[in-house]
Amino acid sequence: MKLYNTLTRTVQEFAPQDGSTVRFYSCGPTVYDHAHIGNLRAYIVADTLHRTLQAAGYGVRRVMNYTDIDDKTVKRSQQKYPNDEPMAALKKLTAEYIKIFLDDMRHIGNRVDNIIFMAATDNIEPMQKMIADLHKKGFAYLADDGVYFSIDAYKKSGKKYGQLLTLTAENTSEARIQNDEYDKESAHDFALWKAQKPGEPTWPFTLDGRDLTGRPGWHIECSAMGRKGLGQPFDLHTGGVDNIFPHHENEIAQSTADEQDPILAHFFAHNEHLLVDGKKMAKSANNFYTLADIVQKGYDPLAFRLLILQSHYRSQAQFSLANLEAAQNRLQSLRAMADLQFQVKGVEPWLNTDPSLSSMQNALFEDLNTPLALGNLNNLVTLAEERLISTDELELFQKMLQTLDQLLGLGLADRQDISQEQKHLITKREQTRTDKAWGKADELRKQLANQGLGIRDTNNGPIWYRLREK
RNA sequence: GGCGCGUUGGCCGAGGAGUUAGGCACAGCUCUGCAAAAGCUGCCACACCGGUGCGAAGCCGGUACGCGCCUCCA
Repeated sequence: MKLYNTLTRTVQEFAPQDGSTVRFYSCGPTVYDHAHIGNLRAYIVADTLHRTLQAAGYGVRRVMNYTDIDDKTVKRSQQKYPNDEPMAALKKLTAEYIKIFLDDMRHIGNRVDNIIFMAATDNIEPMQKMIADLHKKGFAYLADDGVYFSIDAYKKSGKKYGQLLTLTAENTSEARIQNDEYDKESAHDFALWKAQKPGEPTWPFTLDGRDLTGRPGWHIECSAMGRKGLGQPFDLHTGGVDNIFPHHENEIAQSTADEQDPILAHFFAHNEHLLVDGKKMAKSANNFYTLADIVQKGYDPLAFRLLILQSHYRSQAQFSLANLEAAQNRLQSLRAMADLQFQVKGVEPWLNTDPSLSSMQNALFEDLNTPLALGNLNNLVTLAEERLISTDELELFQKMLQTLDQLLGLGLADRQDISQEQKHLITKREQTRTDKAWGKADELRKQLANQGLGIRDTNNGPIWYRLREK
């Protein structure tokens, strides 16, 4: 398949190094609060990429991290559980939000059973080992408040700092960056390890005979977990565009300082932001929605998934309730198609000649073109609604729904049939129509509507569909 | 200030030198006792100014506006 690579700024043919299994690291959540739906976009993109790689015939080994120790988790745990020991408070807080995160993931159709989750706090030791190694080789130095990575030393070793973006004198000018609060040698050096501060959870750490009890810096977490979970270099690293700098750039530097080839991952893929009123959704800007917010407004989490899939992952996407409404309506129509599996009424088979599925796959293989894939899917929807499904092709249809779900995760294969009672009402209505007892027929239609079912009368008999709740 | 991306119809959103994207909304029509979230039809757009092409919305250059990164951030 083809995929845009931030390292080369071009769309390239992607294949795993060993030809069979993709080693894939996708940046995960900082578990200090509910994720907002902008965050969720990144996870939907990673999940869809995972599905597409599988459809391309590859095995996928994907690691996702939980950042469960950093400034925000520490701060929030202190606020929320002031009477607990710092470590206990941290664990309590992060366990809570990991659970919420996993629930969100499932609700928006992301698979979690195929991800290897790694928590930073479970991997302190490999981080410390990396830091010690970097220090030993002269890429890290000790300061009063912790251990820092020396970008200068990295550059002097002949490696490039700035693989993912163009760094110039102007945008790296030290005058532009206020770092008075840190004891580092150079403005762009970053913390590998932060020495203990009062009230913070800590892990013992000794380096060069000095007691450095404290906690890891953010960037080293991903470097250590990627190396441990996947080996290095691995195939693919993903995240939001805001991770390009400094996070991923710093990961590359740390992870490759003592390597022959400065390659952390062969591909970096980054998704663009979800915008609200034309601006990036962000906690700090207070312009965000959570999944709970939109569910509370009556929208289906899978409508949100569809909204995300309707735009290309490298384009900024516009979020609004009006757009979510449109996605919800489109989802209803896809579901109406899926529900045809319970209403075998077609006369002429047509499904085996429909090219929608393969054109969809091809769209996904072209740099994950989900909007085009959905466009191609529409052909299938129109044909199905028009010609219905016949007995001979029911099995094929169901198999196709499963394939669709494997690709897009919209839950079209998991639909439930209506009850026997409801089927009976529909049959009864047909009888009254035959008898031309229109008043009674309309009454039955109303009764079905109260149960959430609409009926359209076709030449092949009545077709039910689920009405939108609300 | 530097680096990068974008500007497509009422809204969302692909494509990308000559041929319908698709969806949502809206309007008309069709089958129909009624109805339909069913079908058909209409709405046929690509910021602006130059340039290169037989031909440009698509390529090149510039202008305007917008967004992002340079600080934690998906």
